[in-house]
Amino acid sequence: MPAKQAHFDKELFFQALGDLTRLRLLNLMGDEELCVCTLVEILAQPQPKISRHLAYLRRASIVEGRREGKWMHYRIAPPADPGAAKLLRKTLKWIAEDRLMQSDRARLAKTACPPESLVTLEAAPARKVR
Amino acid sequence: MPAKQAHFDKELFFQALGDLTRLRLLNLMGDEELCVCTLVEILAQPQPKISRHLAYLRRASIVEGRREGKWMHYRIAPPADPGAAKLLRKTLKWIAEDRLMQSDRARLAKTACPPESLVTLEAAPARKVR
DNA sequence: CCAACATATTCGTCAAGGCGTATATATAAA
DNA sequence: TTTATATATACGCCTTGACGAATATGTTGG
Repeated sequence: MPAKQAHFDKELFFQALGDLTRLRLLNLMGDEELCVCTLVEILAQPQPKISRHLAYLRRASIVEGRREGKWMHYRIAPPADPGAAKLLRKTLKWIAEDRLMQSDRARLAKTACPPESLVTLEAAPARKVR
Repeated sequence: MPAKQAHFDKELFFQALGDLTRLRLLNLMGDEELCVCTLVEILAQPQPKISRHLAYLRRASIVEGRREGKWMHYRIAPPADPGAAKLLRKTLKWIAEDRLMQSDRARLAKTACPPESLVTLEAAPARKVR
């Protein structure tokens, strides 16, 4: 029989989703890797607060970070457990219907990426085009 | 335009799922309405603890109770929000893969329902046959 | 090395919530 | 009405976690 697979902590998983700020962060990171400074700007919340929630999501293995110079980029990390991965995808689709989530995304689309990417290229962290 | 639909509290929803005891209760109630005394017996945990978790799930509108004489029967209440209802179904399917959840179900199948339903009919609350 | 910037962590405070224990409430039976 | 049974709630204790504020860490450029 296959090796006993590592137990996936479902409590931790759902607890991680049980906070509005974290849901907003996940919603923003749904499509693309994002820099902390971008998340701080879009959500208009104190940087330590954002970093703390990102740390929480990291502990729950829902996001992963990547350092690029001074900047940290975070992206969603599909859980090893297939059921959890599927549920996370469904969750992201679900919350994307929310008014607040949509306005967050709209603000993200307007900020930094399309128009000013050239202007602020040396000063701001790059964002991949979709 | 349609009336602004009542805001579904996603934080509360996920927080309700962020506890192992509550997940076990939902797993057991997945198919059938169950009596509190059955849940207490299957999970082998103090009755006040079970009642408190059921109250939490009730506050989160995930279960609903029905009194029948001395006994309270609880069942899963599909959330009004369609996305939440779908996600809850997926969650139940997911957790059903878990070892612990399966053994809970196995114990439920062996207890009360099939063999002793006649013997304990006057003393124990009835359970619908699937 | 030092200054500036981006991010992470720590600290103190507070509220939410989990637990065991005890008790209250509700219903039925005697 | 008293008693027993089923369930719910209250209480005290403790842990987790959310927050703002301050500070620490890491990286780059001068």
